[in-house]
This record gives sequence, structure tokens and C-alpha cells, in this order.
Amino acid sequence: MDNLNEFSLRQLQYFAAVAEYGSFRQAAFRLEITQPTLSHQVATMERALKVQLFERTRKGINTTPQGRELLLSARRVLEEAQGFTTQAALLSGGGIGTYRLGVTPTLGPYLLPHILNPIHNNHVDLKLYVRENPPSELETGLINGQHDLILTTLPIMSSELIVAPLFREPLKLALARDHRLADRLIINRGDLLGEPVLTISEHHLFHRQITELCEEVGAPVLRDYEGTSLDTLRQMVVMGMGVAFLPALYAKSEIRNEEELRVADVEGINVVRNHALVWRNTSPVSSFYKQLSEEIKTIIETSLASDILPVNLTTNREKLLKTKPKTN
Amino acid sequence: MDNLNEFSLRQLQYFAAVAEYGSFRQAAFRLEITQPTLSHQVATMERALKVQLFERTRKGINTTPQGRELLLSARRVLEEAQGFTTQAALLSGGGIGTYRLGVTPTLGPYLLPHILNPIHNNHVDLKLYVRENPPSELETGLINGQHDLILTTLPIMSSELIVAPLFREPLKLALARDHRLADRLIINRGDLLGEPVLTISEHHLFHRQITELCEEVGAPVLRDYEGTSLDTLRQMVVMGMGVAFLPALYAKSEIRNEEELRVADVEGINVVRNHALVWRNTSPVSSFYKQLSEEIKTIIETSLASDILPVNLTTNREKLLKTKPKTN
DNA sequence: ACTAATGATAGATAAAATCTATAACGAATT
DNA sequence: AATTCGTTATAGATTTTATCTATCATTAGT
Repeated sequence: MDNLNEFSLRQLQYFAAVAEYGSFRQAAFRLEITQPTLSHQVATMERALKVQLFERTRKGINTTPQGRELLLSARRVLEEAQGFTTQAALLSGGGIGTYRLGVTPTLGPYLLPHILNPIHNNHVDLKLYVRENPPSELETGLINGQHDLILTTLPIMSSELIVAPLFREPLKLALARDHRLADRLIINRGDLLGEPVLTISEHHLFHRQITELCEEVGAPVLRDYEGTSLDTLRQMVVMGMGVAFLPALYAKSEIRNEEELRVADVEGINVVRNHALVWRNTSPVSSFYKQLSEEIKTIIETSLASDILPVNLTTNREKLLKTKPKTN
Repeated sequence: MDNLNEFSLRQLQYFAAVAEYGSFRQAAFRLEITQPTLSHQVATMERALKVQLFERTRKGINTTPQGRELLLSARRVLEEAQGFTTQAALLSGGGIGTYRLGVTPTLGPYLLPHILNPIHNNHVDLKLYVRENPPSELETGLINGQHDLILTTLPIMSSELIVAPLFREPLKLALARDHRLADRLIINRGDLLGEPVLTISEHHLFHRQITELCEEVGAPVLRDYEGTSLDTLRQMVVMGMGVAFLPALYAKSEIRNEEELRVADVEGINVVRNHALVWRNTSPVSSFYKQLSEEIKTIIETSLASDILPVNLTTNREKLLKTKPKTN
């Protein structure tokens, strides 16, 4: 890998031109350089390679057998170089190639099925390499370059990241079929007083939202039985261990109301998750990411309008969270 | 093919190194250049391509999605370039690759079968692209670059050619089976007086040798029936139209004595064809050609000793031919 | 707050590419 | 035999490019 300083792409190009036109003068004319320059460059390459490429006579040149062999290789190099240029031109706008998208396990599996197809239709040469990571790792993973963008839950602390809010996702209350509130048409926040609430493990940002909500309504959180995923949480509700707040998209995707669970809204509480697309402010295709976020927002507002809330002003709760230090 | 001036092989190499080591400083250290040089070159390439390859942060770099895509192409270019270098190193000695060998139709088909295999054994990576040409075209074809070397009959006039004599080929007398001389054990030059002799068309150098020989021995040349090839000449002898002088290697290869023809030596005449390997004095692999000629000479003297004569001093006749102008 | 990383920048210097002018040589033409 | 034309090579000046040294600015970790 070290002996590349022996010759340059330009010299290869000159070499190929001389072989093609069979004359230094003619080739120099086509290359729009002078003949001495061309002669000098070819001679330099010959000296570097220790291979004579042409026989010079006073009436023109002959390509040597060695020259003919090397011409084939030279053309392959030039072709690859041309391909490189072409690809660079294609890529300069963004939207082409493989982008590494990080998602949280409590959102990704339930949102991506709705948006990947439309995105692919808009950008046929865009490939998304999706990786699930605990939300705490998403932000650092983005900062240190493991991801190109992430689809995550707010808040985002780092000032070197750009945040494009996508939508707000309400929380639903999940009840076992035989729960005392299971058949109530309307559940009020007062109904939850003293009701044991299950939650997901504290590594998820979601955890803290639930505990704060429970404090508000006076419901005890069952800390000894924290689920490791939304799915285990659901199973524990089915078994009658308590009720649980579940994200609306999870409920839509994984729970059919007719089965063992009832899913209900609670009047008088206003807890949502804020989801956003996030990327580094140093990214050279920032504007492409911005465009992508707009497209995702449109897709969601079209196909999931009944399940989510559009982005609006930051709530008091979120303001509070954003200013608290050490949240990560 | 014009936009190759946008970047250099060296820049590709730098780009690949930065991506590999994940740091400008580290890569610069490995490349044994300074970090500003490296930064400058990469930045220059980014500007030329209009694609940002890296995100720079104060703790290092991230390769952009575009950079990752282009890295693959860049590596392909570098690989081809490496292949070019490797091949050049192989070729520098000569003896590798395809060489264009011109031969005369009155020698090539009968000599080459004996020498191609041994040559191939000595030079497994040498390929000979053999083309038959009328001898008058061989010399000019060599001079103007259609051939790399030629296997031809002397004399050679051009001063810009190098001649390596290979062997001398005697001429044999071919007679029809029912010819009056057919059963003579020894044929003298005197026996040929008045005997009609067939010859090949005058485009072949061979023609003039025969007519001069016939003048000497007092045999008439049948000019109205000149064969277009040695094979037609043979057929005419079979039909009893006359006798003919045929090169020894042709006779060995194409005539079985038991058939319709008798092949005899004639005492008292000394006509041979001088064959040589010839190449341009400008050829950079002159020494390889010289070596090749020695090998051919050895092969011939080993396997065809009874049919040919080794090279020796120039005969009077040949001297005469060489000094005559306009032989071509 | 300090130290040790990182990459960027400015300016000087070294190296390489290019150009102009001309030489040298061969072939074709006068 | 002289002349002209077309070819590549060579020498030296000039422009362009690559490189280096020295330094800055910012960030992470102590």
C-alpha cells in the first residue's frame, strides 16, 4: 500500500491518451497540454515503473508489449476512478446510501412499520440500517458516531444535537379483563387513587414519566415488579398484578381490545411522550434530515391521526424535564 | 474522462487512511506526513467532490454516510492502482505478456510446430500472437509497429532492425514419382540442364533465389505456372509439370517420400535460405529477444539437426544479395 | 483550573507540473 | 542535395501544488 507514490492518476490518463492517439503531439493536443509536458510525465512514469511503455521514433511511437499489457490495467484504474467521481456527484445531495438509524425499543417496533414503506417510496436509493438501543445509549451513541440519526423520546440534552419533533404519543391505561374498572366507559383520574401501577424498568426514560404521573394521581408504583419490556408489562397486567400505562402506538400495535386486556383513556391526565428525529449539528446533510423529519411527520399525521397528537408547544412538564440536569 | 483532475490517487489514499484510523493525527502519523498536510488534502478533495467525507469534532472524526459509501469506491480504485504497480514490476524484465510475431507463410507453418512448445516451457507467461504475412510485408510491418518481432528470411535491409540469424535451410529437389531422375541415388547439378523448374509466385523472396539458381545450372523456369503457395507448387510437381526446389522444412513436414513425390538433394549446388529473428533496435526488451533467439537456435539444432545447417559465415551469394538495393 | 487530546489556519518553503523556446532527427518533397 | 515538415527530446523559467512549522481554538478528562 506504500508504493502508490510511484505514479498519479493524471499520468495514467496521459499514458492512455498517448497509446490511444499513437502520438505524443496528437495526445497533447487532445489533452490540452503541451507536448513537452506530456513527454515529461510519461517519461517520469516509465522511470518510476522501470518499464518502457513506448518506443519513440522520429515518425511517431509504438506501444511496447509491456505498454499494451499495462494499458489494460491503466484503463481499469481510470474506470474505477471515473466511477468514484460519478458516485460522489450522486451522493452530494444526500438521500442516497446507507444511514444508520437508532430507535428505542419502546417506540421503534411499533412506529417503523408505519413509516418505512412510504419513506422508501420517496427515496428509493436510501437504505436505513436500523438498530435498537436503550434510550440512554441512543443519545451518546449518536454523539460518538455509532448512529447517523436517532428516533427517540424527548428530552434531549446535548447542545450539539439538532432535534426535530415528530409527534406526541398519549399514554393509555391497560387493565385486566376482570379488573374492577374494566367495564367503565369513562375513567377519571380520581379512579386511580390507590390503584397499584406496574411500570417498566428504570433504564427506560418511560419509567420516570410513569412514576411522576403516579405521584400526581396518588397511585402506588409496584417497584418490585418492573417489567423488562412493554411486552412483559402487558403480561403482568393480564395476570392481574396491577394496571399499567402503555404508549398508544404499542397498544394499537400489540393489543386487541377483545382479548384479555382492556385499553382505556383516563380523563383529566395529560401525559404524553414526545418523539423526535435527532442528529448531530455537524452533519453535512442536516437539511436532508430536516426534510426527512417533515416527511415522517406528514406520514404519521396522515395514517395515525387518531392515535397520536400533533406536535405543539412544550408543556410545563416537559419544560421542567428539560431544565433538570443529570437526566441522562 | 475529463473530470479526473478533481482528485489524485494520493488523496484517495489519504482519505482511506483517515477513515481507517478514525483520526487525522493518527492517520498522518501512519502516512508519515504532518497533520496539516493531511487535513488540507482531504479538505481539498471534499471541496472538489462537493461531498463532505468526515464530520470533524474536537474529539476526533465521524465518517459521514457519504464518506462510507465513497470509501468502498476509493478502496477499489486503490486496489486497481496497486494491481497496476504489481503488474508493472512483473513486466519490467520482459518475457511476460503477449508479443506479436510475424512469420512468412513459407517457413512459419513448418518451423513453429517444432519450437512453440519448448518456448512455452521456458516462458510460461509468454504468449505469442502469430500472424502470417507475405515476406515483403513482414519487414515494413515490423518497422511500422504491426509486429514486435518477425521470423523471416534474410536479407534484411533496414538499418533500424536487429537481426539474429537462426539457421540455414537447404533446398531440396522435388520430383514426380515417374520422373526420369526419380530413382537416381545421386543427382548432380549437371542433371538439371534443360529440366523445367516450377517456382512460387514472385511476391515471395523465395522466388528470386530459385530463378538465380536455375540460371546457374541452366534450367528453364516455367514462369507461366507459378504456384501461389508451396502446396500448389507440390501439386504441380505431382502432375508432372516439372521439378521444383522446396525448402527442407517444408519437405520434412508435408511430404512423405513414399507417396507421389521423391525428394532428393542435388550435389554441387549450395542454395540455402537464411532465417533469422528480427526486431526493432528501439525495442526496450532487445536483450529478451536476443535470449529468445538463442533459445530457438538451440531448439532447432537439437531437434532438427539432420534437416538444417547451423548459422555460419555469410556466403558470397548472400553478400551479393545484401548489397543489392531495392530487394524489397 | 489545568493538561492533553483533537482538527483548523496562516505563512514559508520545497517539490512538481507546466510552459516557451529550441534542438535533434527522419521522411518526404523539391 | 537541399529544404521543409513532422516527430520527440531537452533546458530553463514560471506557475501551481504539496508540504512543513508554528500556532490557534475547542473539548475531554483530571
